[in-house]
Amino acid sequence: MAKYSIFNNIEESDVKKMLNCFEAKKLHYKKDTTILSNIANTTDIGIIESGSAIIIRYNYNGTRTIIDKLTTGEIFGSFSTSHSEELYLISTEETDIIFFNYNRLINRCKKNCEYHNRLIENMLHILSIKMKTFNERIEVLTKKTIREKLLAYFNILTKKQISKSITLPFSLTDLADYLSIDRSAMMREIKNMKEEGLIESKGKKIYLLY
Amino acid sequence: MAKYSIFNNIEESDVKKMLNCFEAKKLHYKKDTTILSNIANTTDIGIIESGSAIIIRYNYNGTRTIIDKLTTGEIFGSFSTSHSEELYLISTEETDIIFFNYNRLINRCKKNCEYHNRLIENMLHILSIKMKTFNERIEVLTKKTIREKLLAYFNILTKKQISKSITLPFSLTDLADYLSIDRSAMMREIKNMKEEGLIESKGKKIYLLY
DNA sequence: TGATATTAGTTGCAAGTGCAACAAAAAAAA
DNA sequence: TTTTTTTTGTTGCACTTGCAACTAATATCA
Repeated sequence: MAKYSIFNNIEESDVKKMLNCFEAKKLHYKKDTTILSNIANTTDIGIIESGSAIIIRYNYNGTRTIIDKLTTGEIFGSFSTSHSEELYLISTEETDIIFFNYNRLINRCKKNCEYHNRLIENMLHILSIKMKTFNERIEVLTKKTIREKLLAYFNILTKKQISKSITLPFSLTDLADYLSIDRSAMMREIKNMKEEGLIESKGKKIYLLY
Repeated sequence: MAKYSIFNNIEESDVKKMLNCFEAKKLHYKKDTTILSNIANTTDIGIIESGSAIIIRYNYNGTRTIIDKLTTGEIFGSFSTSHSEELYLISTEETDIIFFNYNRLINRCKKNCEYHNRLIENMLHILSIKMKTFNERIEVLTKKTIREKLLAYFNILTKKQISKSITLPFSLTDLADYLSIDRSAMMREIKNMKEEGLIESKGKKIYLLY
């Protein structure tokens, strides 16, 4: 899904020229590093070249919410956040990120490189994929009960992993933060679903029986 | 916010040529008309030229959820939905919509019109604004209590309407469907907030006192 | 205009969820 | 390896929320 690169259909030699033209910087981060502490304030666009990261909000009661999980090929920028809250971008493993300037990207450089068009089209494509994942997120979050949230989320995963046997991309602790529900209540509900024969599970491995 | 048009910086005469080139159709809908019954299946891009519409999901228990509210200048398409659920687009007043073909838009027509670039840039801009509103939506939905959801939503509105006195763009019934909470529970919470002196309200008019 | 439909506002009660506080298992670090 | 940290799994209890079933107040339509 995120296999579509922003440099799709652009020659490697041109990619290097462009990175120069956009004043792109490639940076490396260790696991659990705060990459950005206020995403809304960045004027850069970032692309995860390898690794993964999460966008999180710290709630005043000490809990946190995982707003988004980004993996290889995915994009982030000021559009990844609303105006009203401070969100953090944190690596979840060893991660390489390419940053480049948003305005340069949008307003075209003076040279008006022919590959620039292609880049913008690629970005459009990546953004529309991102929109779809946002819609999936909203679909899950708008479910009212914990069980419905879990089933909706498992459903999306089965479609992506094309199997009734799925592996969560999160720890269960993180899953609760992602679904914005209490972890212990979620564990209780998973237990109920197992007892009712809806699913089988062991840690991050879930098997859907319906 | 949605004042930015997809035809920004394009001459009106060119707009007409483009609409032709994209096989664009302009359609008019009366209030409460189902414009699309499965948004995921459309290959068109739609722009609300005037009026407004909502994207909704019917839940199996007879309730419905308002997934998104679209007003003048806003865009929708297959990216407005996830793969897994059937969503409906319904006008909420007299509405004009311009539809055009997504592939034509992305892959460029053979003529390679110079205004085509401008159009794609405009679309990128509109999409990134849309992403922001999606993030706001997620911000609200990830709040755990009804009160927190209401306050987060009111907060976003005060920023948009630049005032502590806000008017909801929804009926209270629709607001509950948008926040994905029970209407009567929401009314109860609004009442509590009034009694605690947090807000004043009468119907869709809300004054924030904090 | 009066009749009809929709929205707003209220309440009791049952069910679901969050919170706190654990123990056990697994993973990571020393 | 052993030690330390993190994650998983469990439960009682209080509180929040959803549901159902109303009435009152507005809108809408004939």
